[in-house]
Amino acid sequence: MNRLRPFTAILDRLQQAGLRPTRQRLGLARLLFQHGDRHITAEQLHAEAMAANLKVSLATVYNTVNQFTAAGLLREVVVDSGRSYFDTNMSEHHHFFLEENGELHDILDQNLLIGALPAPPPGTEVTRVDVIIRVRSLDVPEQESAFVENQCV
Amino acid sequence: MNRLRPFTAILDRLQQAGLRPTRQRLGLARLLFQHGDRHITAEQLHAEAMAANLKVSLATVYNTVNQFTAAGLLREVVVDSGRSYFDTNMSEHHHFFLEENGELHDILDQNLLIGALPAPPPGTEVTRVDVIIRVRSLDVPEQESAFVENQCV
DNA sequence: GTGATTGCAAATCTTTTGCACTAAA
DNA sequence: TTTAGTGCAAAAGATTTGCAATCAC
Repeated sequence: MNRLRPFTAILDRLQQAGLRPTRQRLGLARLLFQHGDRHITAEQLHAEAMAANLKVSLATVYNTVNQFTAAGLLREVVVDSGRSYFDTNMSEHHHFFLEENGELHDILDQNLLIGALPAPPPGTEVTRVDVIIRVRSLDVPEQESAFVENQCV
Repeated sequence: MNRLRPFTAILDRLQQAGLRPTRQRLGLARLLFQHGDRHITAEQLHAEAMAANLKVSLATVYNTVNQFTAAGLLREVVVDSGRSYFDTNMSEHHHFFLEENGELHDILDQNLLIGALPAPPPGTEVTRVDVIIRVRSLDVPEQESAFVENQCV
């Protein structure tokens, strides 16, 4: 029910969140939610909007992703200081971060098992657990020309 | 062996890394490593340096923490977009992030169990696994709900 | 019409960089 | 002396904000 959310559902959720379904918000929502799970920065979303002939300013893109995040439509993922990613997948999951190109990929729940969480400090409650697995390409030899073969899952 | 690293060891490690042990670097290293594990931003470190009468510019603090990180003396922890924390604890460990005040706290290894890691995407290798447990104050000033039990994800 | 939203530019904030000066080797 | 390191100010990015114009209701 989370995939390919119908357009009307987006409209409803905007209205539910008290956000007027303006041309800009609807257009950005379409870009974000129409094609499945995405990990995107505000800059990237703005570029897509321009390419799609959606007239929207960068400031409005920033405001919009922040509003969507506050409304529970998006989730901010922090992996890189100085850049924010927004994730359209609101289910509980974790990420691979490809250091070379800055890509984020979802980790399927079944593949990451956290056995036990420590108790949070007294007087606090857990709001979220983020696991980031940082990876880099094997084909970039650092020092020695260690001949590395590709591996498969 | 990692705690309270003697001053001479820092000097040695700077020299090993090809970093001249200047007044600024030695002073910053003293602030960072003399009092055990720390999680600090460049701004905070600069403020401490000023308070300790160590004359050093903010630019030099930034350069220094970056050089220390490259040299393996510090580790950068990304929890907050737009701010970098530097951790003096180089052993493998994870963090609580207190959302209200921006504090980072180490999680003892024994308290966080990761059962299984997924295989990294083909052609990549894992460089690091970061687990951030975000917590917030139980804003209800009631003294109920003393300790939360361990949970699974 | 009225209040929310947008766009633009300017402002902020963190971090990096260029360059003349200083200090370590 | 020679080269690395420092400080300052300016630059660079990412993001936010003030305010007049515009749009949704």
